[in-house]
Amino acid sequence: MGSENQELRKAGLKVTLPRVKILQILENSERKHMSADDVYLALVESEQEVGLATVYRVLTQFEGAGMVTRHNFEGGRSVFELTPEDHHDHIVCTSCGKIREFFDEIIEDRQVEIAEKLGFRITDHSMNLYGICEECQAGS
Amino acid sequence: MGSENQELRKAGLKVTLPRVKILQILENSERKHMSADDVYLALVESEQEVGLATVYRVLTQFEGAGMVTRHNFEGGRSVFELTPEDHHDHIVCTSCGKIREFFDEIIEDRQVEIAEKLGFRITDHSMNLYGICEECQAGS
DNA sequence: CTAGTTGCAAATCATTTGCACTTGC
DNA sequence: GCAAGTGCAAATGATTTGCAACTAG
Repeated sequence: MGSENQELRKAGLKVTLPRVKILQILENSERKHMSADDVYLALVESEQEVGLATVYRVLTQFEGAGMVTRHNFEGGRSVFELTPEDHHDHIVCTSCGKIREFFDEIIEDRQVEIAEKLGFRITDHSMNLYGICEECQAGS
Repeated sequence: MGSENQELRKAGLKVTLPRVKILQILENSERKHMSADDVYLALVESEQEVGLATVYRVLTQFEGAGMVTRHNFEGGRSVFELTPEDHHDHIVCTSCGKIREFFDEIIEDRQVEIAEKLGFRITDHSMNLYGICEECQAGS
């Protein structure tokens, strides 16, 4: 259970209760993609209230440390996920909000080639598909 | 010059001064991608002040009519561009903000295949690369 | 001890909305 | 003339920040 402490130290962050708690939430939640508010609510439910401002600060620090990745999907708010070993992209259901991940070697390769051709040294990319998932197509 | 009026009527929008002005800005600006604030400032410069709220309203109406496309790049604010005939994606320089467009048939095809495989009826997608452009690599 | 961290409330930023006033047709 | 459109200011929602109180090492 102290594994979080190692991770935090490795990231050069002091081990504090809010940080440990937030890391646990991210690791144990069934939802892999959470907004700052989702994390905050999960914290409240688990009896460990932490200020929303701190949630934002900590998530931003985690992002800076590379532990967490921030996504800017359509609709304003950011969602965070533990930085995955294996890179992947997302497909978001615009009806129910479900997020599915995928990885496609061909697309990844093309992205690099394209960036090179245009003279860019690529640092990051986001590729998100938006649509209606099976259940929602059937549902409504 | 009255071509804007045609476009507006075709979109079912009453021809008003603010709408015509905003459409002209979008058509004539050398920057193809503008935030609501960029449009507002251009309006101010051209002596035709229009309320910022109206700029937002009009851009949203244009988007609804399909005349304009909204992009949510990293960093909060939305940028708009006249909906292009030919679909394309974007590569953004995180240093100077320059935006380059590109289109890749292979990627487009893969996106559709992937969405199908996952059971999604795709309605939209965004694929943005972020990096440092040649000039900025040389510059700093 | 003391620099780093947190909580809370106030501040920001982008965007939206309520409402009285104006304008296109 | 009247419904649609607009301006302005106030409301909103997400995120950030100032600052005094707290805590890890």
